Amino acid sequence: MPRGRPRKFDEEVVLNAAMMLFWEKGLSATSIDDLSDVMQMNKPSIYNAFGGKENIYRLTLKRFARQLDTGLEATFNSGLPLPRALIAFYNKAIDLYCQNDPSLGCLMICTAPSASLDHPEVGADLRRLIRQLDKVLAQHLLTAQKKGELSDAQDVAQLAKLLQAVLQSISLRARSGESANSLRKFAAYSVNTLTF
Amino acid sequence: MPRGRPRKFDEEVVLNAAMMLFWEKGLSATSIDDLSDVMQMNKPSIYNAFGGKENIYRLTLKRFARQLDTGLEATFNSGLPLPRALIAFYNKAIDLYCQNDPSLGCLMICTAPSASLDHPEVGADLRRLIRQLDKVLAQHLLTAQKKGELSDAQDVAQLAKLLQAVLQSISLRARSGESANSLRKFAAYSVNTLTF
DNA sequence: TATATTTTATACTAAATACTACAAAAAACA
DNA sequence: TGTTTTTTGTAGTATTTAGTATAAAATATA
Repeated sequence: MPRGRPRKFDEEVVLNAAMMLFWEKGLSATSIDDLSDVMQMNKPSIYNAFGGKENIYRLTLKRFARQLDTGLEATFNSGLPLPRALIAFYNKAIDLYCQNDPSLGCLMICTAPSASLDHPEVGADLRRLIRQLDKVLAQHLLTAQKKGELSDAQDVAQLAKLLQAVLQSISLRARSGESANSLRKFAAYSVNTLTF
Repeated sequence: MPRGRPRKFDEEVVLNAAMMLFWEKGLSATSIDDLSDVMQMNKPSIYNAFGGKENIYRLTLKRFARQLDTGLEATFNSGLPLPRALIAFYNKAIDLYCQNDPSLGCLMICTAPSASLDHPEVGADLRRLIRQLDKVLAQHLLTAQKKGELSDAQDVAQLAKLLQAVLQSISLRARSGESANSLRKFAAYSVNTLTF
């Protein structure tokens, strides 16, 4: 047990509540008072535990990205052939993007860009996460090539970007109200068109 | 000449100034006072001429979309074969997305999603503009099919979505700091991969 | 010239916002 | 038991923000 008065809050719970709020309203439109409400913490406690709202936002970004990344690794380690794995990954993303009503899309893609210039650290997070997904996807495509599941003529780095473009578009379309069903069709079409 | 005191401002000029501000900071982080500064209008004049800031934002969205749409029509009416026309369109978009320093990407794709739930009318604009681009692209693809420039086996509606996904991703990547050169390569790769 | 109309400009209000000072509470430790 | 440490909770402050009341300015028209 640490020394002082014990914390009343569960970090998992309150950061999740903060994430939901940022996910819906973005960084700028969310106030510390809003956060104080949904996190059930008074403001000094929030500042003491997590710093200002930009920092809380970045923590939720990290959590969100980890969630997606975990899903990606799981599907690619499942032993499915490349097209199946990709479709499974997109469908998992679609479930996440459309789990709320109305659909919120991807926290990062739908809310970080508008904050990225006022908050350079957020911009750096955005850049970093996009690059990381490019890299991970390219790595998996390379593995698929070695297994003979993908033509050796394919430029894996560019194809990875195209696959991420599909994911980003699914996110934007989910946020704009397109149905999960329509998005699943688009994902399946894209995978069929792009993997050969 | 109308009846009352003449307006001091040029609608083109002030809406352009407002657009630049929204483009950089998004809807929520831009205040009426910020707008008053860059538009060189006092607040009562702004409210009188354009209404509140959501309305000004929507006006600038419309202007931005028209700009892109004009570029799209121009390239597709140029008589270029489909792949060339697409590359020309993407390059025009990249020039627009990267014309500022730092690059701002697309006003709609980078700033509207985060505002779309707090401002349902903005959400409706976003949905409408995405659907419209889907439609226009599909229409041009259909024309290309009739000219024998695109395989009849292609699903033009889905391919149009994929082409828009590339455009959206270019916008997001521009905003996140990716270079215009890198984006042009990605655009060319995507067109070569998708049109056959 | 006098009146009607519209825009401009100043100044204001009420609310929201980010952030903090301060003291009480709740634990460990000497 | 008393001291130290950390968090909590209340109550603030100074600033920003959206929106408006009011009057003066600048035009057309009667």
